[in-house]
Amino acid sequence: MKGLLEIYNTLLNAYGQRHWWPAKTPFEMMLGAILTQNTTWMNVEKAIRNFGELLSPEFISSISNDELAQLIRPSGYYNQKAIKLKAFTQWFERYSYDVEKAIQMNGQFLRTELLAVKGVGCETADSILLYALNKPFFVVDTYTKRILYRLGYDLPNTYDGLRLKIEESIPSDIYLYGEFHALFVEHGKRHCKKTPSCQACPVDAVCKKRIFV
DNA sequence: CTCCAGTCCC
DNA sequence: GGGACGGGAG
Repeated sequence: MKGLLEIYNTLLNAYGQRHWWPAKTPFEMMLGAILTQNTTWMNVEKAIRNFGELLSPEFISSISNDELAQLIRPSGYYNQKAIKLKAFTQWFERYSYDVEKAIQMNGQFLRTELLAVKGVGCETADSILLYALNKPFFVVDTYTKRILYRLGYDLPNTYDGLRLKIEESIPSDIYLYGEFHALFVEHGKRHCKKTPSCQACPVDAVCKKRIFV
């Protein structure tokens, strides 16, 4: 995908550094990745706030699904997500709830493990790998696909197809991956929405789907 | 009333 | 691939 790095620099210049992912601890980051599925981050923050000082894998594993569901209610899909958080925490127990232990493992191996967890799909797995486990997997989400499509890139039809195509187009670097994904999200929220608002769009000069007003 | 940092099950 | 899951903000 030629010109991807130029897109990155243009978005970076427009929006500035994102410093993603916003979370106090790696465990909070990983829970947030599940809670934010098809949900606004604002509602995830409400859910995380409900834990107060109790946000820990030990606490998650100790309470019932119903109690957990009520705590995360603001994030939506709370019954489903309660099951997901439980399943994810069980996975984390393999590493004694210690992120450093997980980080020692091979990235592809961790990805396979995460994808086997109920509730963790490709995007959530890659978010966790990139932002909590420091593994260079590019996170592809709805914004990524929408933005690249509108910019005129020919997109593979599978998640991993697009992820690999992006990964081979830019340097393999966790800082770059993290900021680039964050910039896609910011651009998607500000301009490249489902119904686009192209006024003052920072990449309108190179966009094939620009809507003139 | 629409839309949101998706994923699972059929 | 189509439907279900879901509260909260603009």
